[in-house]
Order: sequence, then structure tokens, then C-alpha cells
Amino acid sequence: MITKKIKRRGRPRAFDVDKGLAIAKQLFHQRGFDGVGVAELSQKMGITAPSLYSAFGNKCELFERVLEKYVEEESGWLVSTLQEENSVEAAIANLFKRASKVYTADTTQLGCLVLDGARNCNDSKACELNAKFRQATWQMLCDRIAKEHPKQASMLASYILTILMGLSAAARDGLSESELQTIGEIAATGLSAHIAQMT
Amino acid sequence: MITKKIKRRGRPRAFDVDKGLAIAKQLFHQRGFDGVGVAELSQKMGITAPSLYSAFGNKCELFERVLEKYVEEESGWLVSTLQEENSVEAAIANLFKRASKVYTADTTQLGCLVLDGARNCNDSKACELNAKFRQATWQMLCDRIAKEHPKQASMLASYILTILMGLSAAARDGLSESELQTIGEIAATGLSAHIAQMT
DNA sequence: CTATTTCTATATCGAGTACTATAAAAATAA
DNA sequence: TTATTTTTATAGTACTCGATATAGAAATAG
Repeated sequence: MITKKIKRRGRPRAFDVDKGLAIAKQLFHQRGFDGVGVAELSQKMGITAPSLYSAFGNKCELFERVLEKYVEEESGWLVSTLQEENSVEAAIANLFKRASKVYTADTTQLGCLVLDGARNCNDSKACELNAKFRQATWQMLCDRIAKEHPKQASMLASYILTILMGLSAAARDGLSESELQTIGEIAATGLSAHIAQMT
Repeated sequence: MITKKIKRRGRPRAFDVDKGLAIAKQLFHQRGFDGVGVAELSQKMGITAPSLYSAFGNKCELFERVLEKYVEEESGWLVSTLQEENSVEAAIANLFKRASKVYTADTTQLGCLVLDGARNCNDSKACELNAKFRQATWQMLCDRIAKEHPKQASMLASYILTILMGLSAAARDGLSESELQTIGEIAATGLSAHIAQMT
């Protein structure tokens, strides 16, 4: 990790940007973009509003930084699952199983920030940002599937993303990990049967 | 239909309550509970805010009336699909197919109001209302499935509702009817395979 | 040291939120 | 008509929203 050591003139910032981002991530994950205000954000981050704007620009750019941090820190299970040397069928079954665990791990931050962080959001920029991150996830799925089933990769990636959105919504509605797991198993069975029938 | 013809004293209401509800339904379906304000609601309904409050109580009660109207008018396909004399497998395959059509029929009102009308909503009463209607849908699914598979009815109903939430979210993200249909087919295949394997 | 830069806190901006007090207007009953 | 009742429209309540102008405090560079 390369840390910037270029001494800037003037008074240095007194708060830890990354810790602030962690708190913002927590809040946005809990209640979505519109659900958290700048007042609460700055208060929980231990800074004042002007400091927040000086450090992050505006609420939307802060959300973007949070999404980047979220993907960096919390999408490892997704990436590694797709990298495992399994068939697509096995990989996706694992994917749903791990999603079930991740989406219910913290009862204060249920589901997925990328999938549900800007649902019904009034800010169009935040919506587009979130959609961009969803699209990146779809692309990852697509690339992995294309190695085995290039013609159906697009469709199957959409299927998987749709299931993940369902699991995320269900988690936010209060379903347990084991319930999500069973749902994921059934959905994975469907994928396997569909692939088998197409080959 | 029984129309109240009891002449009340005083000036009669000048606007059509049901037409107003139809407009409110449209708006809530488009952008969710938080996404629409009382100002826009009353303006689009062609009345002033005091008239709205006099007729409906408050925004939350208006939302409840809208949800009731939505279920009355737009859940016929769901009820009738479950009443058809098919196996559960066939009924659910039809269910997903019809949901794909309904969720994408109007590009200005994508997905399902009951499933997504209060996602990430700040108003706890609106959230609970919406959850109550989701629960009623789950119960309908459960009752139908229990006729054939009583032990797994609860789990399978949760599976179906999760798939429907995924489809609704995907529709709101811009997927086409045919894409949703394919996703629904795969999900229905999973259900069939799961039921076959359990018996 | 001085000069410069940047952060900090206070206090607020204008716009938007759900909601309502007031009173005029309109339609009824008697 | 007159009295009563209810709906209207105007205007405004108190509050929250994202974002900032101002000025003082703090840390650097030279």
C-alpha cells in the first residue's frame, strides 16, 4: 500500500477519512442513500458538515467512495467463489450459499448495499452510481459463465443477479440464513437443470 | 356494488375519490412511498392538500387505501393462477410467466407495488403496511401449496416470494419481459426439481 | 518570527417535507 | 330565506433536507 507522504502546506486534517467512510458505509448499508442525512452522517463520523463536504465533496460522492470501499472489503467471497475451479453450476451453488450467510451476518446491515442501497432513491446520480456497480457485478458473472457457456452467459448472469436481488430483499425482510440457503439451493438446482437441458 | 346514497348535509365533495386513488396509486407505484410528496399527490389529483387530508386522513392512510386498491385491481392474475386446477409446479411456472408480463407492462410503473413500494422507506408505518400485504401474498401461496405439499409449503412460498421480489427488482432495473420470462422459467425448473426430489 | 494555507465551528441558506389554522364558498336542511 | 354543515383555497406552521458563507483556530513553509 502506497501512503501519500507529500506534506501539504497548512493545517492537516484532524479526522481519519477511512474510519469516516466505514461509518458512512454502515449507515448507508442500514438504511440506503435517502435514509441517511448529512447531519447524521457528520455527527456519527464525529465531524461537522463543512469538514464532510471538504473531504468528500458532497453526499453523492461520499456514497461513491462508500460503494468503492464496500466492493473492496465485502465482495471478496463473490470474486473468490467465481475463481474456484468448479463448474459454473457448483460455483453458483456456492455463491448463493455464501450470499445467504453474508446477507444475514449483521442484523443491522442486511442484504447487499450494491443491490439495494439506492432502491426507490430520489437522487438520480446515486441511482446511476448504484446501477453502475450492479452492472460491474453482472459483468463479472458473465465473464465467468462465458468460459463454459458463452452463448447463454448474458442470460444466466441476469438470472443469478436476479436471484441475488431476491435474496437481498428477503434478507432485509427478515428471513434467516437457513431459509435463504434453502431458497438459494432451489434456485441453483434450477440453474443446473437449465444448463443440463441446453447442452 | 352498493353505492352510498345517504345524502349528507353540507357541501358535497367535488372530486372523485376513486380517481384520486388511481392517480396516487400510479405515483406510489412509480417512485415508492417516500418518492412522492403530498404536494405532488394533491396537485396531480387536482385537489388541495386540505382536501386530501380531509378525504384520506394522512399520507400513510392514503398509501393503505392505494395498496388495497392495487390488490383489488392488479392481483387478479395471481389469484386466478393459483386457483387453476394444475399441479403446484405448473401453477408457479404460470405465475412467474404472468408476473414477467405484469411487471414490465407499463414502463412508468415497473415491478410490484406490494413488493417494492416501501423499500428503504423512512416511514415505519408505511413499511409495516407494505410488509402486511407481502405477508398476505405469502399466505395465499402457502395455502395453495399446502394442498399438495403441506410440509414444505412455508419454505416453497418463501422461495416463490423471493423470486417474485427478484423479478420485481429486475423489472425496475430495466430488464425486458422476455428476459424476466426466461429467468422465471429457470426458477420454476428449480422448484419442480426440488419438489420431485423431495417426494 | 511572519505569511500562507487549510481545517474547524457557528450559524445559516433556500428549498422541500408532512401537515393544518383560518375563513370564504357552496350546498344542504328546515 | 335562514341556519347549518362541509368542502374548499390561502397561507403558513415547524421541521428536515443538502449544502455554505463567514471567520477564527491551527499547523505548515520560508
